Amino acid sequence: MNNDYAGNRPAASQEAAQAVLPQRLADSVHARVKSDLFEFRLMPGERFSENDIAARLGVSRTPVREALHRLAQEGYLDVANRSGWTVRGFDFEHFENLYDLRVVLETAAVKRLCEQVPMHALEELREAWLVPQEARLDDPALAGALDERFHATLVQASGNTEMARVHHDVTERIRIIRRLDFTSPERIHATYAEHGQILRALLRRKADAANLMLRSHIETSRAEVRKITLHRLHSLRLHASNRA
Amino acid sequence: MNNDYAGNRPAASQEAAQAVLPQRLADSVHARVKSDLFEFRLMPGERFSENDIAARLGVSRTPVREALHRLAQEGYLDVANRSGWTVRGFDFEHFENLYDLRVVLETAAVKRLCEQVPMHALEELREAWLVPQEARLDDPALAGALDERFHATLVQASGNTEMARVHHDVTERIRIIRRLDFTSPERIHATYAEHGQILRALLRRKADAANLMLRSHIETSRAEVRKITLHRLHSLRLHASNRA
DNA sequence: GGATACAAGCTGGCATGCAAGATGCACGCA
DNA sequence: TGCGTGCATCTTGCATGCCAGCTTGTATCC
Repeated sequence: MNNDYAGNRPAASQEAAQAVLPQRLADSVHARVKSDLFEFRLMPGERFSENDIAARLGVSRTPVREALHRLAQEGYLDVANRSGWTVRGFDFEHFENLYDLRVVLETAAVKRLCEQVPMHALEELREAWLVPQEARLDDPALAGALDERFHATLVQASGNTEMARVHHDVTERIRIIRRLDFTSPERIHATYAEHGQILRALLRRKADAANLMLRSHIETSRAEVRKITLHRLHSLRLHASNRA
Repeated sequence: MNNDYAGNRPAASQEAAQAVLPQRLADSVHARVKSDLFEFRLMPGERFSENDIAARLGVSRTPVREALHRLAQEGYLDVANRSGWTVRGFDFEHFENLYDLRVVLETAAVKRLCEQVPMHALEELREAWLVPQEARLDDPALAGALDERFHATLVQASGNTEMARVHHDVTERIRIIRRLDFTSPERIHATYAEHGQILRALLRRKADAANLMLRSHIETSRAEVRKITLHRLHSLRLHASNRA
């Protein structure tokens, strides 16, 4: 069996993007299956076997097994003893909890950030978010990525690498549903406005004010996501049925 | 090759304790190697190969590989492409960050807990910690486990399962160093006193007061651990050299 | 004596073979 | 028709064989 990476389709997930030539097949499989999950080519509740994936990707079961076990540990899949793999279903309470965790992590980060003497890495945010109307991104995918970057930078700048790591994991976990929040232009517009406000408060070291807005900002996202999810998810499922 | 689980040594790690008859060899290997790490039979910086572990545990490389990769993902090991595995060294800043993350998670949990109408699961804590002097545990291992349970219960009671999961991971990660804090009777005594104070404030819904004490309590632990670590670690290393 | 080139032995990544157990379907019986 | 049972098939877990590449020890050369 040959592993034709030349014919690898353009990676959809942001993480997979840099894996142009992955050293390990398992990593490549991990990225591709994850992308399948995110693009609803593998749908919640769907069952499949290691051989399915191995045959489809043209590799043996070994790297597939490693990738699937990793995805299971990350919360995307379930494995039943000798009866195949299952795509874990959406649990909206689960996502709500993750959004709440985001609030906790990010507000804590802001608090620390405002106590630091030099506030690192905020210049980058200022350049991205405090820009005139015409310089703003309008592509949903790009805006979504920039939004992720805004929040991740807040936590990273606070200096606690463990908090940043956990925040990264949370971001990764909710991306599948979060991006649905970035399809309408007015939501992107609102994001620019809210990020701008938060950033201005931050630059003036008004931690409490920044956190009030940050909390409200994230909770708006959470509510928005919950509102559009069921409807949007359904249409996405219909759309994604052109799976090989 | 036979897998002689009958001759399994008594599991040291708390997690391994319930794995009396693990269905999966990989789980068993995971638990045993983790216990080796915690007991310093595998020491920071030490290098080893999959064959070493496989031969020592009497299994093939396959479950060993799975277990090691999991331990690597959990942050205990590093793998170099074709040159073996390495026990990740102690990074005290890393542990400090984890303690800070604990503060963030637990104080957030207390805040929520105090806003809840019925405060779940505090009865259990009251029974364990608000007890007369003579009913207190004095065995370091038991006291350590009870301490872990106190803090975990706080977060679980707040109702956010994701926060509880992250907190559990953090607890797991710092246990190797945290338990060094529970060897002296006065530290156990102090823990009882501080937990009692926190709990009493909690039962009166004084979130700010409880959090002030909780923060100080955790930060004391962190400082204490840092103080005794280098010395204690050294003696433990010497002690643990009776490895097979 | 020191540096370098080389070769042999390990090491992890992957493919594959095998076995035990779960699933599901067909068939037989009530 | 409904239900239980047995067998064929499929599934994962584990063992093993092979391979490319890294490490290391050694011999050779300057």
